[in-house]
Amino acid sequence: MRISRFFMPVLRDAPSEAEIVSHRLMLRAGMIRQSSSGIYSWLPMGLKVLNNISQIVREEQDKAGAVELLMPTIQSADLWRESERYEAYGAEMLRIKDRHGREMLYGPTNEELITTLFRDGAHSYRDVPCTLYHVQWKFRDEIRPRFGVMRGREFLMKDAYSFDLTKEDAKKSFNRMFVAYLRTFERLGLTAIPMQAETGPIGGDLSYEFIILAKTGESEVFCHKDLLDLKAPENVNYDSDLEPVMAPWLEKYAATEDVHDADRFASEVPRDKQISARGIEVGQVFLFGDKYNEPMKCAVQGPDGKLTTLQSGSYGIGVSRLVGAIIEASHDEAGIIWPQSIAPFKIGLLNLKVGDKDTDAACESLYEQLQSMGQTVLYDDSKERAGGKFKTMDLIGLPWQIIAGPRSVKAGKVELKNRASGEATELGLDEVINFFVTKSTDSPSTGTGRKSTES
RNA sequence: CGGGGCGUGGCGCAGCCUGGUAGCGCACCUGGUUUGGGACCAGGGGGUCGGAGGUUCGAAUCCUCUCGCCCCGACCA
Repeated sequence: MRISRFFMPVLRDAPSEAEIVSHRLMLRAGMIRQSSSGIYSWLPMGLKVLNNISQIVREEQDKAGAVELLMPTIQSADLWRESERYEAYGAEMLRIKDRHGREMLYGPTNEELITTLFRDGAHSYRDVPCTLYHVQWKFRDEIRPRFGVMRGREFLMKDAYSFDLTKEDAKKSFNRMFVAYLRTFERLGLTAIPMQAETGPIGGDLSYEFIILAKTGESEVFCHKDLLDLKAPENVNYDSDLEPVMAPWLEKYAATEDVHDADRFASEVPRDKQISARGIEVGQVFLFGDKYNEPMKCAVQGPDGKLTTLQSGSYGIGVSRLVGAIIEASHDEAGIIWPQSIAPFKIGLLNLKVGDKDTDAACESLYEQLQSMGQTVLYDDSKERAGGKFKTMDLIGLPWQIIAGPRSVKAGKVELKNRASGEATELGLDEVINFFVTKSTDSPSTGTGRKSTES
């Protein structure tokens, strides 16, 4: 993409409405614009990140055996009366009427809908286990939206729902999602720790929140330091027993403030390993049994011919919130530092002197070649001065910068800079191409180890 | 909803107290000089001062009502 044809309104000063760093940076980098309180337009730069995150989430859901569908944003009030949540949900639910005066609502979640769909579509024990998910916009009319996209009213969320015949099987489905989450967050470049959490109004017996640590986190969390160093499992066989895979995370103390047990924390975790910090919740897994299946009569016929109410769980990932959360966890004074896996573009190509024949030619050639190799490149072909281009590129945080000015190009070289480490080297034009040939396009690493991948 | 604050060009702000017909920085356009970490000079475009009503010869400024937004709290992915 050429900057001259892109839409990326960057701001030198952050609008006064923004308080926390991720919100300020998203506004400044031209990723979002507020439409009204807690509701945002996603500009091209922001949308690319949002889509990249969704893509990784989908891939890991699919690997874990979940099946994607898409449910509507607008739901009927009657559906919610059936589960008796219409009155219970309160003012957070945005209620609307259609032209016939029928009561509708903008879905804050989808348990009712999915339960109806599955109930009507599944009749035999042979239809389970089944885990369905979708990635869809939701609306919760928060009393006070804040922190930009981290606590908006309208938000994009992946939610999955599992259906099983027995509690034991439901636990297995739960485990699959748990492991899929470990992998998903790792691929997003995050250290997310599963922590015991309150089951809340959705109810149920087993619940973990996946938390990333950040000063701007909304809640107080407590955990064992070693949990920060665990690596997500690779090549998972989702048909196997996953309890051993999960064990490293479950055997060490980790809890949110709601369920925190100070005595246990003190006795189970050595003093120098005790972490108490602020955390941002980026995902949650729940096992709630027959809470919705019972009232909504979601049951199948078992092998014994008897009608059996199904056992369920639900599993959410806050996709739009993750954009803000990742920035909170990955930025510096100059701007955003995108993990490679979700960067809107992998490479920023800076032409320091547009109009200089040699520099233009070198940039055009690099741009064409890199793109034909499948690399995503944002080519700054604008007439802006060098200093401004550097500042903008650092702000938007693309993992790699290729800097081409008349001086270096005359010597047949350009500069390759790593945004995360700041490390920069002069390379020949073909050397730069080679570097990206050997580099996987969707590596989840933040890419500081350039030397090792270079050879 | 309780408490606090703010709405003036795209962004950041001044002007308001003490009414006199709107200003600064950045961004934008034109020309010139510059050109590797947010240059300089000159010229220019853009604002019904959130909205409605009122007071007044005259309102960004005073009064009333209203809408929006932000921060703290209760609530939440």
